[in-house]
Amino acid sequence: MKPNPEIQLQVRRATCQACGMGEGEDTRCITGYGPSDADIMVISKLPNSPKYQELLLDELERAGLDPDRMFFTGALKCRNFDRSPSKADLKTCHQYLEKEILLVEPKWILVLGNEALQATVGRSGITKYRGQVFDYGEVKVMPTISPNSVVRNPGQRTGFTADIQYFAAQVSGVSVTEEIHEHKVADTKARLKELIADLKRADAMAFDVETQGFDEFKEGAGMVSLAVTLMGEGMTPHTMWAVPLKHPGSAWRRQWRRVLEVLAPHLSAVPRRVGHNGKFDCRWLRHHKVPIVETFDTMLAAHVLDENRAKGLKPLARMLFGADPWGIDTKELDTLPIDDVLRYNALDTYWTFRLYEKFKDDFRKERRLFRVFALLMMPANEIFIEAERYGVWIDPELLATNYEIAKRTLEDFHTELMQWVPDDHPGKVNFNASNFARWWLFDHLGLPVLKEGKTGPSMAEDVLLELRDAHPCVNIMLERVKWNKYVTSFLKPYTELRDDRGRIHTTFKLHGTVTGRLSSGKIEADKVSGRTKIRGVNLQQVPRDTFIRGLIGAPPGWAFVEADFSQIELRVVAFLSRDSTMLRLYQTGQDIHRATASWVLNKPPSEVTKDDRKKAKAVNFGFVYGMGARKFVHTAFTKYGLRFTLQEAQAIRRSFFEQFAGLPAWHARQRRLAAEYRRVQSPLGRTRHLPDMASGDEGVRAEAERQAINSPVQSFASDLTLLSMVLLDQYFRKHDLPVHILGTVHDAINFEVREDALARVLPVIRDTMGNLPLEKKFGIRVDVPILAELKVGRHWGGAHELTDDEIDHWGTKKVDW
DNA sequence: CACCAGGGCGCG
DNA sequence: AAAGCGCGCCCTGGTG
Repeated sequence: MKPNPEIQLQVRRATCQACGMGEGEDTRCITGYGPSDADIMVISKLPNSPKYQELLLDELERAGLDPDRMFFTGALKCRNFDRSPSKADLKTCHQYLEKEILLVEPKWILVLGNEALQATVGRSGITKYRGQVFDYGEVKVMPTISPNSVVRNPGQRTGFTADIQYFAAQVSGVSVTEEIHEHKVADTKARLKELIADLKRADAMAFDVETQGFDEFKEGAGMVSLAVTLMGEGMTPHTMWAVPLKHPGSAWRRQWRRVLEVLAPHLSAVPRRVGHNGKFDCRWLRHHKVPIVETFDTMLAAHVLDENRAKGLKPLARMLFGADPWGIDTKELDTLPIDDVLRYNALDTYWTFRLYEKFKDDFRKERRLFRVFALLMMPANEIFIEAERYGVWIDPELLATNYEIAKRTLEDFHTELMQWVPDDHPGKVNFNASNFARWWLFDHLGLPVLKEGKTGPSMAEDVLLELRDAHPCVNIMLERVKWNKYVTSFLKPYTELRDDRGRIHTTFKLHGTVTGRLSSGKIEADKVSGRTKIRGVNLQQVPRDTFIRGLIGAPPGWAFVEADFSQIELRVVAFLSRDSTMLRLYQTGQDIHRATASWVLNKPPSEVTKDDRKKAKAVNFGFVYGMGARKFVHTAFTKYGLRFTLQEAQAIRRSFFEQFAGLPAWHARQRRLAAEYRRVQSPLGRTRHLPDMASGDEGVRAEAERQAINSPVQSFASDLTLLSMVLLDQYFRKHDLPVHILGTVHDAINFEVREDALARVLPVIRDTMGNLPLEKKFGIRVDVPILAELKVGRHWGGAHELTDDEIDHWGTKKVDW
């Protein structure tokens, strides 16, 4: 493709060295090609490579556009594959792009990829902005993802196609989406009756509520509206209903609770109840006494079917159906006309229902994934609705005490550190990794710079550890980092976010990771504004230090119980790799961490201490998942203070793989599978897509290979926790036991158990986790023993580890907990 | 003021 | 040539 000579003549500066990207005459300042009077301009990051261009042209033609009538150009004019462009480079280069736009005067611009987006309209966040049309002066701009990412990840193809088709439709002035019929509004008693009659006839329903804010516990927060899309025998397909609730313009604004009460039994009675992130809606509905249970969640289905794609309702609807945008552009629903809110609400349920139909169909071809979805994810989702509502108890006195101690400690550190700060220091005193701290440590005090990051000298823990003897302030700095983290990340939020029962709340995401693990956080996305808000805390990163973990516990009369799988990931490694040594060790009831400690430290297993075992853990996990000798030297020192030479580390690594001689073959198998299929699967069928296996960059590919090794392990181990939790929940409900599931931490489940029920509950937890019905539920036989270890205490931190005898005879003997 | 990336670190 | 994996939160400094 030859550059358009006319444009080239007016725009190109062949000597440009503004950013230094261009290396030679033929790679420097390449302007675009295509007719100078094109109506449509396509902007990519770089001048397109042939492979990239082929896919793009294919999509454009499929969408009915004529590439010969379009002008193609790059946001960056120079080609240099050895250097990735910075924001500054894009900015420097912008002048050329701007000239091209002025000369061609397109009516439409299609922007491909985040860099091009940044360069063209100055915004970043392609997943957020893709598929939306913006005004850029006189020109209409629509961004979408780069074809390059589609080449690397075929799963992105449908979404990319949808965006291009949408673009084509916009250009030609024709909408690709179907006409969606009107929703009915239940704003009179007669209409409510009609809705109830429809609910009775329906056999499936998508539901959604609009709320005032994100926190159902917030004083005075209510539901603005409720909508459903219904499907049933003899009904108009996709019958949409919207119910105005606590909105200023609502007919029911004074009786909205009463309306909900009337609707509640009928909503719950529809056989199939579908939500998109319905956990959120269910939490609100239950808070207002509508006991609805979700049977199918389209966001979770989307995630388990493809872990990499966007999971929001709008991107999914657009990608899969070419839906027109229907968002509301405001934070305050109350200030919008009620009709707009109701339409928006109704459309949410319409598209949710469409997704439900599609994913139900997809699952027919993915039976194993459907089992994971139906047997693990949906029941777990239900458990988390309650767990998030219930929260965990924080010891109020201890919290107050420790918060004070920590704050005072930090002040003391500050005072001590100030003695080495000169009066004429530049800027503000700030001991966090800031310009001041760097100046102070490395310029003023003259400590050597051992590690340099992109933004300056590193002040990370490992660096400071090496500098310990160089200056007395270093030890204080190290301690300060820890205590500062305690205050800002834990003590402060715990204090501020307790509810009136002294409990803190979290959000669990079943769609938060690529492996199927859960993520936990304080975040609750506000779907209207798109922003995230504080609702609670992350309960998967509570420091193990009893100073913090000892604050979390059970209120009087209850006990905190933690059940965690013993060495679960290594057991899964044994199962998947078939390494005979690992299998034998576990089958004969031995402990691999202890075994490793024994031969690394060269002492008999009986003399291995707890600390030795902890070190061995790092060895095992590291090497199993592909760590090299160099990194081993580093972690052994920074985490455990052990000094190894590179030669020693290489020897340990070699002998590790001699000890577990089955592992290299397993690694090779995972690499081969990943290379061939560009994805790997867990024993339950969870899929991890690894598009980077196609990368030309060896480092990128090697990373994908390590992920291919780790993912099935992490995924399966995590599903074992999920299965345990689901089975235990069923048991507790069936026998009406006073137990609250508080949440999971990857390989552990936390419970709050009423003290008088411990004797009954403890053995059930141990036995359920130790005898999972994997063959019955999933058709797989696991020949490695899986077992759980139980702890009980007033608090999480420092809880008492239970022996089998104590579990079996709880209450008959005195146990100190 | 909002947003973003990077650094650093809490957990498994 | 070398490269553990998976998360979320807080802070800083730069940018618009």
